[in-house]
Amino acid sequence: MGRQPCCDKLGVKKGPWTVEEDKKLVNFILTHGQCCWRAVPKLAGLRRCGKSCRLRWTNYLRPDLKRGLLNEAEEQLVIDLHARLGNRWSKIAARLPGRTDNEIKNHWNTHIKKKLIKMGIDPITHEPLNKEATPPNTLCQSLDQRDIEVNHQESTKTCGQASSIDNSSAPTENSSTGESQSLDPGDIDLLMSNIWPESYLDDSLWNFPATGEDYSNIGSSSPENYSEFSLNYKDFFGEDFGFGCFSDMDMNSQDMGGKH
DNA sequence: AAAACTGCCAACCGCCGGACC
DNA sequence: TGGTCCGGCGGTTGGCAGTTT
Repeated sequence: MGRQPCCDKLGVKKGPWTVEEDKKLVNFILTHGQCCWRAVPKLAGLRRCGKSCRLRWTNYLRPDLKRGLLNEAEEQLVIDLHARLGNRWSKIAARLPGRTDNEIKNHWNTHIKKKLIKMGIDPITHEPLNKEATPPNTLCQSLDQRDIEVNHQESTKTCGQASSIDNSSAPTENSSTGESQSLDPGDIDLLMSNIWPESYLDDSLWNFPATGEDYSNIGSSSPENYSEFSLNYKDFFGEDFGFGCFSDMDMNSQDMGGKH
């Protein structure tokens, strides 16, 4: 009988997100938390499929995202993790706080891969290119037998170092082109600086458990952060936000935790 | 100046696995 | 136990921006 499509194809919008759609989605997530993505578009008044909403949130709108290119340390960590985990981007991303699997995957395909090839290293096997290609299972076997947990700890440590080194990963010119189609570059900068305030770039905030990828509590677990985040949104979108949620949120931010 | 090319990244697609009934 | 739903994952693509010719 086949599965139902993830969304009703009729009337479902595709392509780049507009600022208005972002507003609606952010407003909804901030108000209700992350729950039942399938229902989100309908409840948030979006003509998008739930999957699209989830991706937009996790890959772009989440307040805890680091922006900008991966720095050297992060890149090295990605290479190291890729050698051990292969193309398990989500697992790799879990070791790089503030980075998404999509971002890492893109960076791998556009930068690291080429860099490794240039260095004479096979990006798949991580063996020298002039050597006989090593089959993937052999690679796994050839990895030293150190406990994977030890590796994780090392990786996490490295990651922490990366974060402390990385001051260049603050919001930069980096931005998608799609979502900002109706914005001037200056507006984009303003948006970024408001959505990702400095406090979110504070390295100390990136020390959450490496395996804990649950961002559903963003803001709600920390009323202060939540308030700050919402206030910054409010600053940017102004009174014209259209949902009047922020005033309530500011007043009731401490209640947000139980709304999931 | 304009066409062609290249790089980059946001977003989509299809599949998979876990949860639930 | 099997069917269905849903979230998540990895691969791929479309299109914009920048660079080269």
